[in-house]
Amino acid sequence: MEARHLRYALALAEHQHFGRAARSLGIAQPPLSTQIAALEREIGELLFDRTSRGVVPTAAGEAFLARARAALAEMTLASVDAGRAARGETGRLRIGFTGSALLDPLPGVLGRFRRTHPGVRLALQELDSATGTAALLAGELDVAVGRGNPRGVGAEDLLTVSIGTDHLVAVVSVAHPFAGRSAVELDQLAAEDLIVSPDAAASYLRPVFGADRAPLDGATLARDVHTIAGLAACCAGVGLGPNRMRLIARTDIRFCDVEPRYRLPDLAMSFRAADRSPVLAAFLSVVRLNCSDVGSRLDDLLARHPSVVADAARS
Amino acid sequence: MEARHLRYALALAEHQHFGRAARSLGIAQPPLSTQIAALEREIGELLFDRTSRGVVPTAAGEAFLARARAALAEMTLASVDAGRAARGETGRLRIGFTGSALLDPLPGVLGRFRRTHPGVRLALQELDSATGTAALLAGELDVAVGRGNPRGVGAEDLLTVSIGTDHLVAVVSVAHPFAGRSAVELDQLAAEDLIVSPDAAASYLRPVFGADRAPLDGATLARDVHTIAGLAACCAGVGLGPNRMRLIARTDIRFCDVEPRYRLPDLAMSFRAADRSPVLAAFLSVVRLNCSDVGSRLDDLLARHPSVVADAARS
DNA sequence: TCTCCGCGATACCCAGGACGTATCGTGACG
DNA sequence: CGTCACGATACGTCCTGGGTATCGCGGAGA
Repeated sequence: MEARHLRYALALAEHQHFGRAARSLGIAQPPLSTQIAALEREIGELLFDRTSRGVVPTAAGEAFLARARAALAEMTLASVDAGRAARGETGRLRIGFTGSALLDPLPGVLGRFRRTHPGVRLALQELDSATGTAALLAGELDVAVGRGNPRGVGAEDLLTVSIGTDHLVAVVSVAHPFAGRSAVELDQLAAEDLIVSPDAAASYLRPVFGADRAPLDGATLARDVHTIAGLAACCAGVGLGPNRMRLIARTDIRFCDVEPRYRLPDLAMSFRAADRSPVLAAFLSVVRLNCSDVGSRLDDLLARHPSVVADAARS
Repeated sequence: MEARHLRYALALAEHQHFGRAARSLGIAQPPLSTQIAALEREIGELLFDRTSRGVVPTAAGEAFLARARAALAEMTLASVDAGRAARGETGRLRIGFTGSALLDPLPGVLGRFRRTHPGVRLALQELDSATGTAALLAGELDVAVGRGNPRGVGAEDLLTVSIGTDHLVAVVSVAHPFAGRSAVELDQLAAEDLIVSPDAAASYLRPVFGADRAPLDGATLARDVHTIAGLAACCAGVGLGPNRMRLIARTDIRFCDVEPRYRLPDLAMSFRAADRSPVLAAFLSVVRLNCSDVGSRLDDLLARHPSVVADAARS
């Protein structure tokens, strides 16, 4: 059975007349007769009752026609869905991210992506940078947002773009002596109880205090920037984190720049270099539109998916 | 797009290899390549990523394949459903019946039909004989069970078979003087308050009392045999009805034959002579199996639907 | 009752395309 | 760097879907 048979049967049922149905199909009447006869022979049942002034579906015909309509609808949907999938409008995207990215680039990017690609299911997960990289390489994530470029075995299979720069700021309770000061000196911090993320304590904050390991080794650890801010509000110490932390709108805390200014590793978005998923491409093209400093590297990647880029830009 | 393209794409996705897929389809590899290429050209998207050691569906391909599977499933279901409909296994049957038919032939017939044809939706409706005939002619019913052959304009378009004979019996309260008697004389009844159905009072019971219209004109009317029996139990008079009324299992009533025995018009099942519905044929073939006295007329009708009869007999 | 008309079925021919065979281009792997 | 395996391309062939002409038949009207 071919789709042609379904189309012919539906046309015949609609016009109840071989001649008119054939004309509507752009063919002559005899071929339509033979095709319908062949279909009935294959099914093993008469689908139409022939009368002298036309044709009417039998009960078997009615049952067949209902399924035929559904089948043809599925076929056109197959084509439509393929196009949508190719433009990254449907599918799934699994994103792991470090908490501080939720403060700035992600709300804009994800909000825009959800609006322009409502058919894509987003699976979001807060992860520290190292876990995100591992999950990405294991194929459990499609995108990982972490601080700094991924390192370790397999990292060469990933592509990474910067989606935001930060420098170190301190957060304190309004009751703290630092509150009201626009900046504090680094050596003043060494004498305070510090609150930092495990990521920061283990890696990129190490160079800040030079040889003096005491401040970080004795620090209170909190994975999330909101927890750091909350602990600071509790007067548990001086919180240290990226300056996008300033977006936290608590009235019981104050922020101070740290002097000398210390630049943190960039917020970085990674994905598998071999990943040709159009959904990923669509997501990256939204990222490019929303983040000014991603550089031109994305353009080269997105050249592989012209329709995706055009689709994203249109929205 | 033809069904062939769907089958080819599914085979290719299954084997991830042009050569093996082609072999599984019983064709050579080059035609498969060209057909897939033609499909991709029509869709406007690449459905498969070609590598040097095989082939893997793209995101667009995955979306397409899901719909393709559904479309092919619909096509096979179209064939299956057509066969089922032709054998009367699916569809709808609207049956109007007079209440007393529910006592004897219908429970057996409908029970068997429901078991053998679970896919047929039955629409059942209690109707008096005249209304049933009218609804049948109006196309609102497929089968009407009434007492006596349909009469009136259009009745020649109907076919009718007898599905049961009855004679007149009386029903009385256990407290009534007739209770315990196996038979009562007709002229004894004339002196009693009678309870009869409107149908009976208006037509086929008229001849019973000859010129004396008083017993029927003054009778209590109740459409349903159970109501007649209930009223008799209330000592509201002597109920008259078909002897299949004896199947009513109330302990507060007794039945008596009426002497001389008066044969009532047969319980008759009617349907449109022009109705070629396989569901009707299936139903009638079950009727023939369940009712011994339908005569041979049904056989001629059912000869039009050999597969239906075979199907019903098998169960 | 006969004739005419309209509809679907059949007969026959033709052309497009689906398939087969042979061959080529190209990555992967030893 | 040679070989192998896989998909793409080229080309011939045959099947079949479609066109034209015609037939069979049932219904309507004279």
